[in-house]
Amino acid sequence: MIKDKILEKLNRTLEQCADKDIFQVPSGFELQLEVPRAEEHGDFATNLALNLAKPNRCSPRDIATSFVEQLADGDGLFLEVEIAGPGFINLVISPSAWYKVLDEIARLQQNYGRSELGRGKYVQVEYVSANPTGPLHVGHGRGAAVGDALATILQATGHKVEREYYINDAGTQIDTLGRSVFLRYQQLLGRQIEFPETCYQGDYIQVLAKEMKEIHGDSYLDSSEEEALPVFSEHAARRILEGIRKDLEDFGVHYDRWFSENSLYENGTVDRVIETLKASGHIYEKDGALWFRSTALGDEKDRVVVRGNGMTTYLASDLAYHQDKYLRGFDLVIDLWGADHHGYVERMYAGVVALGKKRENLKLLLVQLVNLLRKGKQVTMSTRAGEFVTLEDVIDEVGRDAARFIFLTRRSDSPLDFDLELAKEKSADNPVYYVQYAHARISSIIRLADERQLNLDSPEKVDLTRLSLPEEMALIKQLSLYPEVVENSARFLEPHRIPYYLTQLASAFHSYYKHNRIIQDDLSLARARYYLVKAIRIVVGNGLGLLGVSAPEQM
RNA sequence: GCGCCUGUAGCUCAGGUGGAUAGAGCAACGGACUUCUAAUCCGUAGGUCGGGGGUUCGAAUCCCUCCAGGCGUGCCA
Repeated sequence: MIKDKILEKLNRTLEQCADKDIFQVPSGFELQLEVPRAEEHGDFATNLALNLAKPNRCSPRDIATSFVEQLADGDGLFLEVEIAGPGFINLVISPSAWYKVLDEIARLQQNYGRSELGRGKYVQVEYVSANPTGPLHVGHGRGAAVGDALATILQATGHKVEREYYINDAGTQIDTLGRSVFLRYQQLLGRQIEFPETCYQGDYIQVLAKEMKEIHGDSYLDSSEEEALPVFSEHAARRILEGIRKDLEDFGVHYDRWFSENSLYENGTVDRVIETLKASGHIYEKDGALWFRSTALGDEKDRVVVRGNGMTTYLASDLAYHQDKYLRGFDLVIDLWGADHHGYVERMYAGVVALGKKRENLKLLLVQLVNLLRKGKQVTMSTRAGEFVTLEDVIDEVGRDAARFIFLTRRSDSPLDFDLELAKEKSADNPVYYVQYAHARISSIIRLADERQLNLDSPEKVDLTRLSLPEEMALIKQLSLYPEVVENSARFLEPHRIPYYLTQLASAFHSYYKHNRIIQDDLSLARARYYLVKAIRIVVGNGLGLLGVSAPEQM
């Protein structure tokens, strides 16, 4: 990478300056190198002189001048070195160095953009984890897209990643589910029963009740809840979970492991973790309940883990669950939660610390709400009344690629407007097609070149100096940025940087394409442009791959 | 009340953890296909980065404060 090369040179020069006592470099000083916004400020700029001025008590420009004098550029990487403004050192990189970016892309292909950033790090990403009490809705879709992309990005940067879905198959919501189906079942068999508001209202409950009727006839009609509930709950949860798995499959989201909350109770993990925390003084008894002393670890109040009636709370199994995660050896555990859980965040961090891990070993990401729109108008959704647009509906209507891409265009902690009509539109308004179209167009060029047997694809004959237009240099520079975008996306756990980058790259390509012909009589020029355009296709394809969006060859 | 998040162009949002003159897309207006896909391109316009103070060579970015909005604040899940 060009940036690494520059950094190496600059750092060496810095050491030299310090050795020769030209100026002082404080220990731990970190050199900053950035791509300036304004073109006239060069390809790269460093503010090192500005930062070193104070400790040396002299002007930034003096530092910059002596630094530049020491800067040796044996292999001609720099075309120009300039001191500007208050003391920035601006660097212009020679075209020959830029051309090597294209060679690198051609050599690495699908591996261009992959890195070793996370080598040796074992990361778990847990996402969606919706309760098996109803079908997935749009909000879950966002969590699925973000979690899946994040996991892929982490893999691409060398992390070892496991994807997991936590099934909340214990607790009162499962009883409620069973009761809901049981009541509908009884109604179906002619009983006049009032259906309480606290039960699940959706049509899918009716469907499940019908299934129970088909399987068991009326044999549970006169059963007590005690007798019926386990059977009804088990069937309902299993069927709903099957649906969830199928929806996620259809969305292109796969898991390495489906983890049952219930198993934590069955194998005694929950009890064990409570005992452990009691022994370490993190859990105490008060008013007949067991409390987790989370205030000692930054939470605003202590939290109950076992209620006075002996029932455990959600937190109890979550503590057990996270202990289990760390026992499996993860260095970093990432949980994606719906934004409505945000009051829960601090106690979870506290829990992880109480379990003997560091706060940094856990990263809780909140995925904000999805505002579903149709032609700019809000689509009403009410969970209570059981009216919501399911993920399945959305995928059926707008397609997998559009849905995934749109879910990933915003940072996940800000609310997202999702317009169904816009998502279907095949125009520039719709960033998915805009990016995919760039890939398809290049593919089309490649097809045409093949058909005409122009033999443009012969790297050994390529004369890259033919790429001399400003747009061409700009495209190459943009391509060179891609690995860094992926790295930052992984470092900050922000997948939205990828779609943003891809949209910009696609934009630059479309403009270039419109104004310049790739295939043409000047074969030497054609070969060079073909080489460039192929590199663009690789990067677009790789980027879309990270998002789980297809890269079509034709549209 | 307390806690967390958000506030950038008419709308939806970027802004690479402090850099130089603030960035896209949409909407608006005006243009461009007999040549590799018009699902495209080109141009015009649009701003007190919520207000105020501070930190420093330098702030949309960090700190304080105020204003506005959202969410949370169960022995619920």
